[in-house]
Amino acid sequence: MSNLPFPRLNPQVLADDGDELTFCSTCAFSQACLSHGMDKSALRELHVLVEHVGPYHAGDRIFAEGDPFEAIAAVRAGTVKTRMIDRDGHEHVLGFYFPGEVVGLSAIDGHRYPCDAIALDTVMLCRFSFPKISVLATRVPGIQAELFRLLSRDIGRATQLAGDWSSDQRVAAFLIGMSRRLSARGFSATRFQLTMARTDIANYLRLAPETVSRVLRRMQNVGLLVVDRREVELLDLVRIEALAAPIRRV
Amino acid sequence: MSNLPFPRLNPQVLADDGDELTFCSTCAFSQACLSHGMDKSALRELHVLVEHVGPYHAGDRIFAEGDPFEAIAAVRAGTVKTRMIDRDGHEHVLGFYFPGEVVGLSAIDGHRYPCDAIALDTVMLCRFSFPKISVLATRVPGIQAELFRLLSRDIGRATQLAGDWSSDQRVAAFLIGMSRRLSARGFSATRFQLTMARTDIANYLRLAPETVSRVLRRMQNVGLLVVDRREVELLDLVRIEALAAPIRRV
DNA sequence: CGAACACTTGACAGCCCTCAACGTGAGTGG
DNA sequence: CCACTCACGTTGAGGGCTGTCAAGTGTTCG
Repeated sequence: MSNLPFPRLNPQVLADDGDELTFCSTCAFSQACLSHGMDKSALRELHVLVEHVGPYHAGDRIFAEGDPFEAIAAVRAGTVKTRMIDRDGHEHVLGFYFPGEVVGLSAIDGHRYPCDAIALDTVMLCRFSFPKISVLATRVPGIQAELFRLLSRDIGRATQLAGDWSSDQRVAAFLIGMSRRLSARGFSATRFQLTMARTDIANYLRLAPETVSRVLRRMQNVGLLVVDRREVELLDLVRIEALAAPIRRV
Repeated sequence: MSNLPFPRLNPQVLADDGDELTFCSTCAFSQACLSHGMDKSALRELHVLVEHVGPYHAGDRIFAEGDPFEAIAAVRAGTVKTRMIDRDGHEHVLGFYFPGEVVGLSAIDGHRYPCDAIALDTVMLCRFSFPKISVLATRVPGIQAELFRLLSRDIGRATQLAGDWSSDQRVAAFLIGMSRRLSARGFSATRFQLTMARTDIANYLRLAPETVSRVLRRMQNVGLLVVDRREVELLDLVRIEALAAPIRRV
């Protein structure tokens, strides 16, 4: 069931594990709700809107390129990658999404998903019908503002990736990005698991898998980090950030 | 006056050249207004919101990186480029904006413009205060939907650029993109002016200016197009589209 | 235990960048 | 009207980075 197309999925609704007022603390919208002092009725409306779906397992397709766009989803657990397959059969990874981040926003224009979304491990989602959350956004300015912000941020991310950077810079920026996003959610900033394959990283950074291997090896040799299979420890965050700096702060 | 930072600009308000009900036909929002059967009072509100600013002249800076974000702007005439200067002094061109297109959306997240906006020729703008249009969007669903759509489209554009494509593919996709965007506004699809310098095209496509020159020359030699300085005529749209296809339709 | 897969390492080649020189058209001032 | 300047664009030669191809290693799973 869990590899049916996401929009048509007859959702496997999970037991509700958040009460109406605290809502999911990992949700991308929680900050908007709390910081804007959203009133209880608005919060309740948002809470009614959400469907908890999952679990998806590694390799499951959450939605497919070409599916009609109906919903966006906040990741509650696990990692999601979005990717396109071009007509030459090459995979282009567009992004990785960690808990608290929202996937599917690029489908608004065109009314169809422009890419596949694939679970990299066990994934739980909060699904929001886009027509419904749009209507809610007209009544709750905090929701609208958060949607605008999330969309705008994705433009910035895609733009960073588009620059012509060296392989060292790309890998460094990728590691710093993961470090910051994970630490923002309470995980360690210096030691974490790469939940994606080398090939996924390579297709995301527009490098060959061999190049990713070589760069990581080189960084380990000069003492920047230690990498063992999919486990990474960043030893010299300052120098890695310096490498990534032209990308992350252009 | 016209090279003052855009958000702080004391706008040189132009004579209003559209009546309230037809509004600017070149405006990015006109389609949203008309197709959604926006009522007259809503249209009047949008019309009151807009400030016609300009003209800016070639090289003028419309807004600067780091300026506080206050407004988005629809291009009414001319061409705008957005760009960043990295710490090594290299320019990264993020996008070109033609009449009817909206610039400034990527500044929503962060509340500051992440890039400069530069006029490439004589530019006229419709400026919309973002806080005000956000409020209006809560009352007029068509406006909200149009903003969502524009934001989402920019993600798609940035994503296309991020792929690892050959120089031929990049230049072909650039030409096809210009052709489609200009023809959608009523201009010729096969013969148009490149309003930007070779260096701008190169910095946009992440190529060296010399490479852009060589690719255009090669395309002319095989009969795909004719290029003379900044004037281009596309002779074989089908084959150019075939080159660009992996990018434009991944 | 064997097979499939992910990852690593090495050799080589190709694409594109860099550096350099030259050509050309627009604007300026005499 | 002409010479000059300068930015822009083109063309050529050479080199570096990264992709491609190939083989080898280690791990997981049936």
